[in-house]
Amino acid sequence: MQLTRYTDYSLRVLVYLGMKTDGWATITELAEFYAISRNHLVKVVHHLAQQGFINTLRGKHGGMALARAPGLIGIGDVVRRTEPNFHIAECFNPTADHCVLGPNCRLKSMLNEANLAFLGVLDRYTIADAVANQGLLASLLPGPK
Amino acid sequence: MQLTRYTDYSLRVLVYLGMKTDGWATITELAEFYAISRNHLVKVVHHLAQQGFINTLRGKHGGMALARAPGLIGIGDVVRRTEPNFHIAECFNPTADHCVLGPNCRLKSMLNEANLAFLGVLDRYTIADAVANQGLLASLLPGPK
DNA sequence: ATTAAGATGTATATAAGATGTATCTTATAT
DNA sequence: ATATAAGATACATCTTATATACATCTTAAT
Repeated sequence: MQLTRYTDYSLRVLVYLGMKTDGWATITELAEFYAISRNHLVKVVHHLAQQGFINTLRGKHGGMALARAPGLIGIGDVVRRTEPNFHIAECFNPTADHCVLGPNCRLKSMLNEANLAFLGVLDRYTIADAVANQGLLASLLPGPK
Repeated sequence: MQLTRYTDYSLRVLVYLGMKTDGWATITELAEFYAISRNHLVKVVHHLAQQGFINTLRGKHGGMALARAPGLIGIGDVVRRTEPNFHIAECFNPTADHCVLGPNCRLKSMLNEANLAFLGVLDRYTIADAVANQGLLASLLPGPK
C-alpha cells in the first residue's frame, strides 16, 4: 500500500514553499533541490495550481507560491485531491469490479472505514505542521539570491 | 492508494472458506467461483498456508481449510502479512529514499500515523465479521457434492 | 500404479506510473 | 518592440510492479 510519487512530490512542493521565507520558487529550483525529474514536477505544479493550492506566474521572474497560509492547507485535502484513486480493493472500482460476492460482502465497508481513518489522521495536520522545525530545514536551502 | 490484488484475493479466499459450512475447498473451485486466474490463486493459497492462516492437503481429495475459527483471523493481520509493503511515501523505503529533507520532515510521522490508523480499523474486524450474512452468501455457492 | 490435488520456480504479459521531448503561451525587462 | 524566462500542454517512451502463464515436482488416496 503506497501513495503515488505524484502525491509525494505534491506534498514536497508545498513543504518547500512553506519553508521558504519569501515563499517564492521556480520549478527548476525545486527539481534541483529534490534532485527529481523536472518534467514530472511540471505536471505536479500545474495540478497544484489547478487545485488552488498554489499561485503561479509565467514570464520572466515567474514562479509559484502558496495560495494560502501553510496552516490553512490540510494534508488530507492535498492527498485526497492528488492521489488518482482510492480503490482499496477491486470492489471499489465500479468499472473493474467482478467480485461475485457484491453487496453481500462486508469487507468493502471495513476497508472503506479504514481508508477514512487514514485520511482522517491526515486531516488533523497542515503544511505548517510538516514544516514545524523550520530552522533546521532552512539551513538546507540555498541562501537568498 | 490501493491494496494489491494479491491481498484482495487473499481476503477473498479466507472469506470463501469462512462461508462454506464444511470449510473445505480446492484452488480450482475458488478460481472458478471468483472467475480469477487459477495460477495466481495458487500463489495466494500457498502464501496463506505459509503464514498459518489455512491448512492445505495435497493429493487426491486435497484442498484447504481455515487453520483457526473465522473469528480468530483478524483482517488487519491478514493485510499486514499479505501486502508486499507499506511504503506510503518514498522516505518509508530505506533503499529508495532520496529525499534531502530526511528526518527534518514531519510528513513521514504523519503518514505513518495514518497508516497505523488504517490498520487499526482493520484490526477490529475478523473474517467472521466479513461473512456475517452467511445465509445470503451460501446461496451463491454450489450445492453440496 | 494411477490420479488428483497442492508446491515451487521460472518466464512472460500487462498496466500503471514515471519520465522525456517538443512546442506553445504568457509576462516582463530591456 | 523584442528577446527571454518562465509556466502550460500534448504526446511519446521508458520502467517497474503486478498479474498471469507454464512447466515440473511432490504428496496422498485409491
